[in-house]
Amino acid sequence: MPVSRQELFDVLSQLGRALGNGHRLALLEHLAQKEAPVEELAGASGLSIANASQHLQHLRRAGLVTARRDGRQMVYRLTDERILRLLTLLQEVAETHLAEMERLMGRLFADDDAGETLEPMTRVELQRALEQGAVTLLDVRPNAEYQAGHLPGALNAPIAELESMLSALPRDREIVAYCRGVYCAFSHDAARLLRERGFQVRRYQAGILEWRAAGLPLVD
Amino acid sequence: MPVSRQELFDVLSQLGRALGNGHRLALLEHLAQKEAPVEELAGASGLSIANASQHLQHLRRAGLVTARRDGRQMVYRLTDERILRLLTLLQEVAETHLAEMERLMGRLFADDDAGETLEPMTRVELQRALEQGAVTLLDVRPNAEYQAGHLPGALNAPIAELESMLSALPRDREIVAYCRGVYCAFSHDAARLLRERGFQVRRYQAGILEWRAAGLPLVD
DNA sequence: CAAATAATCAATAAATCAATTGAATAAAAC
DNA sequence: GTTTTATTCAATTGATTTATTGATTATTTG
Repeated sequence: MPVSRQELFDVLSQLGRALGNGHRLALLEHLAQKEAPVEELAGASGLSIANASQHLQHLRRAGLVTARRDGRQMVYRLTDERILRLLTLLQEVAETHLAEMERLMGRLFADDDAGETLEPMTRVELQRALEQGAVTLLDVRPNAEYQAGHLPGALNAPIAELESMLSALPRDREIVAYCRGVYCAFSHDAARLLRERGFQVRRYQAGILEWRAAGLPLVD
Repeated sequence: MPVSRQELFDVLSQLGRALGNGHRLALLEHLAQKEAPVEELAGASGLSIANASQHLQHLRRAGLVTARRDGRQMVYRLTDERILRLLTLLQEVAETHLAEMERLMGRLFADDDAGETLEPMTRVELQRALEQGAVTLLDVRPNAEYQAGHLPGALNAPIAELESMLSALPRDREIVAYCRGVYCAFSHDAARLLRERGFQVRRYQAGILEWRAAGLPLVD
């Protein structure tokens, strides 16, 4: 007896439901940076341990994450690179279409690009600039995430330590700052600070998430 | 005041929730073929008119579909091509990871590839074969969907009329049948029939959905 | 303008989902 | 072997989601 199409869609919809919760998306974005144990994920997402655990199991049932035991910790990670593409595409579609999304993005971007409206750099522009050695690339994420993998040639400049690194940065060529992805505020903070100090700076807005989703290599 | 990341994820999760229902996915897949009024969509998905309408409005709020009034009908369509990519990617991830999905797919494929296990043809294989003029391509979807756009060079052979078209088909070269996408059973039915009658036949399993998602052209 | 058609709205009840709490496991440290 | 730590499980409650029903709104037809 043939399987009804509806049965297949019902199974497929499990995946959609797994993506249908803001906390789970936050967990996934954190996992997009690097694998992590439950406690860290809970802390980063503002969830109780028990609640985070349940959300993670929900994600696991949907096949989006896998878990392995390491000592007494349970380390979760994204199942594979396609999950990244899924997240990126979801964000892309949302940004173009959801009115509310645009409103929020507007608020997010309003305060740093004010005055001098510098377009964020696209991945393609960045790749070309890097090939030509034309820019200094700054990874402004926390050091742990930098160490788990960063764009080739990037310096780590966690936002908290950026101020003390200023003297090491060039004033005669463009600086490009990036962080996790579109929703990560670090690169905005960094760009504002650097601009105030007279550096030429732009943001690679899409960040490491899009870079990986495009299948480009990272280094450790 | 900066927008919290969580606010953004909450908005984004609306999109996920919209994809988190089997009936809505069925509606989307139908819309992936061609735009359609509520009544048709309801019929095709086995939903009451009122229920279909509500699901469609859910999809509209999420920005996945748009609607326009045509006379007394309300015609829905996918917002843009990226929605297709989203659906395809969702299916891809699901097929690889959801155990239950694999089980169902197994059942679906069990009865036609039995005995002679012919691998479905990939898009790349199909493209090469078409360039060389090496195959006859059959679109086995209903004629209305064929007319809304089909692969270049494809003949329309709706499954109901396939039998009466057999004499026009070549026996000395391979036939490739395709329909909507992975979940569409027409190409299985067609392949089984043709194989029984002694034709050389394979299926382009991913179907028109993947073709469009890859940005390749259709003709009317 | 009345009747018919296509779709939406509003209200309800059943089902599912989410956060909290406290108890239960499983592994490591003592 | 008891204690500590990290996580999961189970039960509860409140919030969302879904399908159904019947009423309501637009638009066309007669």
